[in-house]
Amino acid sequence: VASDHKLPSIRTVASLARVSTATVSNVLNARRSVAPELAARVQSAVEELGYIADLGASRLRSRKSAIAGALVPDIGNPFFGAFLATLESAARREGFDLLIVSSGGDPGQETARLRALLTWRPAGVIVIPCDDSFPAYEVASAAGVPVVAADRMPGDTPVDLVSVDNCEVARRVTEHLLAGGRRRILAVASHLAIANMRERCDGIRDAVAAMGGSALVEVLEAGLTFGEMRAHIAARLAAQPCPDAVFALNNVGTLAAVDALAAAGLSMPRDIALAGFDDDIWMHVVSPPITAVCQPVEEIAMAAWTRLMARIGGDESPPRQVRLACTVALRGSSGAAPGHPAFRQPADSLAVC
Amino acid sequence: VASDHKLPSIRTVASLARVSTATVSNVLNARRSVAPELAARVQSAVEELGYIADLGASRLRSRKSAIAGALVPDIGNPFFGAFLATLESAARREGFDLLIVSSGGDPGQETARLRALLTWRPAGVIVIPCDDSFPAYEVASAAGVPVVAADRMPGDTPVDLVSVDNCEVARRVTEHLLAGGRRRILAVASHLAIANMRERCDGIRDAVAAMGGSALVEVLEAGLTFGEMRAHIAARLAAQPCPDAVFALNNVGTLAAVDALAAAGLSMPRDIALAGFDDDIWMHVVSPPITAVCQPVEEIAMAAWTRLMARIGGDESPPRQVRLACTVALRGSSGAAPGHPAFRQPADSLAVC
DNA sequence: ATGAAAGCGCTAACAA
DNA sequence: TTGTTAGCGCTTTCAT
Repeated sequence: VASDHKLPSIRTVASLARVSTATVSNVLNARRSVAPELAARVQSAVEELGYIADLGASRLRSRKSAIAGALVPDIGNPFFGAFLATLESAARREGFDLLIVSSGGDPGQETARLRALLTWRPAGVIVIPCDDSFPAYEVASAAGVPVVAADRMPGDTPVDLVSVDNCEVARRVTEHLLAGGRRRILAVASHLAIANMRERCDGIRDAVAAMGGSALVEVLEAGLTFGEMRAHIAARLAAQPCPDAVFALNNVGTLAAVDALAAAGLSMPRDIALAGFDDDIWMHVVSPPITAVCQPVEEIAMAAWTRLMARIGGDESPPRQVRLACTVALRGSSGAAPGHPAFRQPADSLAVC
Repeated sequence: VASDHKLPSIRTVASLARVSTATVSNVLNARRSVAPELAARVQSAVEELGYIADLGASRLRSRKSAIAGALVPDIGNPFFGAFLATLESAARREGFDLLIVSSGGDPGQETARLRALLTWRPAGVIVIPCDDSFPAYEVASAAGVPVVAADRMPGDTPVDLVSVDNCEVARRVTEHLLAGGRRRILAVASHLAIANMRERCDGIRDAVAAMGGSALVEVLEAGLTFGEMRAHIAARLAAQPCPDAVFALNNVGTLAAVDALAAAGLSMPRDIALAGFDDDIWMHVVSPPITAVCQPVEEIAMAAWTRLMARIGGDESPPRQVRLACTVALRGSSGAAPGHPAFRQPADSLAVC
């Protein structure tokens, strides 16, 4: 854990440049004006020594942190990966580095990992909560660190939030399924403790209710991993009556559904329709291509970052909850079955919003 | 950037527990033995105040860092995402947090982002280099920070490295393609400046050479993004003579190839065979399922972490370069064309290694 | 076993 | 404009 190597400090630079440490600091941070000649001497000393400032020490003294924290359920999930990638480039543009930790979807870990984040005294944190309990919020606000939540509405916690219009978009997709003649819809959620899952289910039920009755919705809590979800879906497909449409409410569920449908020998869209959340490239290279909800993940990340920067900058206004709009890529997997009046030849990737 | 909130410091804890700051430190770090009564007082003061130690300050004084850096080309790429997820959990198990930055595949950024990492004084860094130039190595070793490279052999830099047997596995896959009667192989690389791409091409050529001549290999440098790669592949497929096998050498290329083949109206494995690097779940839910090389990404990450921990612990032995074995999931996309003597009904996901 | 005091690298206040 | 000094929160001597 120790390195005996001794890096040059600001004092090394100062003495080589024959100025005070304060002057070095002022040159490097462009804070007070410094005579060009001294500045040049400092710069060349920095080059010569390969000096790299210690931002930990800087933060300690100045009480200004150039690090932000990000807490997500799983770094390896492509949805969160895309979120983090956008967040990182946004952070870099403003001179922040990003300390990333993952909770594994476990609220206990959420607290533990947030505490670990806070030991580095980030200027703020962006959190995708595990579920409504959102224990990270208490910890961070007790520490006076600004928090912005993303993707999931954490219960009724009064926190800044950026998420999407889950209910609305799920309703639109469901209307599309109903228009194609589907009447027994299986909604595949991860866990209903996650707010966006509940909102998506609500949208499905809204569409069915608005239609006036003959359709049924069944919600399956299928778990967090691919294996769990596939097993739950497969078990349900083996039971009677078989649904005539599957709507998977997250990216893992969509993949699991495709796999389970194929394993059950059900063909889309003839035997069953499929729609899923979180568009990904593979969904339009398969045959039939998969109808999917496109969440604007880059925009979510950008909006969360912008909000966090405002809070870090001292914004004390009431928490704001933003909902961004999703689009839907209608593709072959969710078309009407042949023989249904709404049937038509599949047109690839006709985006609707 | 500033927070006016004042967190409890070790002094706050000390005075509430009526002990010295040294005792608090000793209790929290279990360093020297402390009377049980004092320890209890410290613990309850910590609880009461919600004290969270400042590891930046701790590192400053103790010169021991509990943070490690990770530098990858792209956080959003699922391959690197899986790598980082494993790395993070390995790090956490040893009490380290992970500062993650991405270079975007640009060597200039590689240097810049590594410098940013070093401002936090990590105990060590794990780097997936952009290409052979590996500028990060110079910077980090000049700073005396241990570096472990992963995934890509950076030229002849004498650095610890964990990667896979690229040449060997590419050779095996190619032999399989040749056995299926394929004779015009298109190898789709990102850039040949990346060592693992060259090694994979070498393996392909080895197999072709060993076979004795009638087969051809053509290497396409298709770029880093999905869009670029798809466009390059599509352009090549439109030209004559059309390859009868495509071997995509990374995950993005595989996706791009599937898309380009479909767009060109080529059917697998009848018109053309496809094999790709980096197995992913979608590859076996599509039809036909895609033959893929499975890199042991978790093992790569674990091995890299283990090596870094050894270096951080003071291991001064010569750099070690480890090659892990890949497996191949043989699936329908790469079977022999109907009519060829090697043709047989597709069996799904028959793993060979 | 415990406490007092020094100092890690840096910046902010104050002096010149 | 520049330098001097103090001190951020912590750990580590060194004293007791």
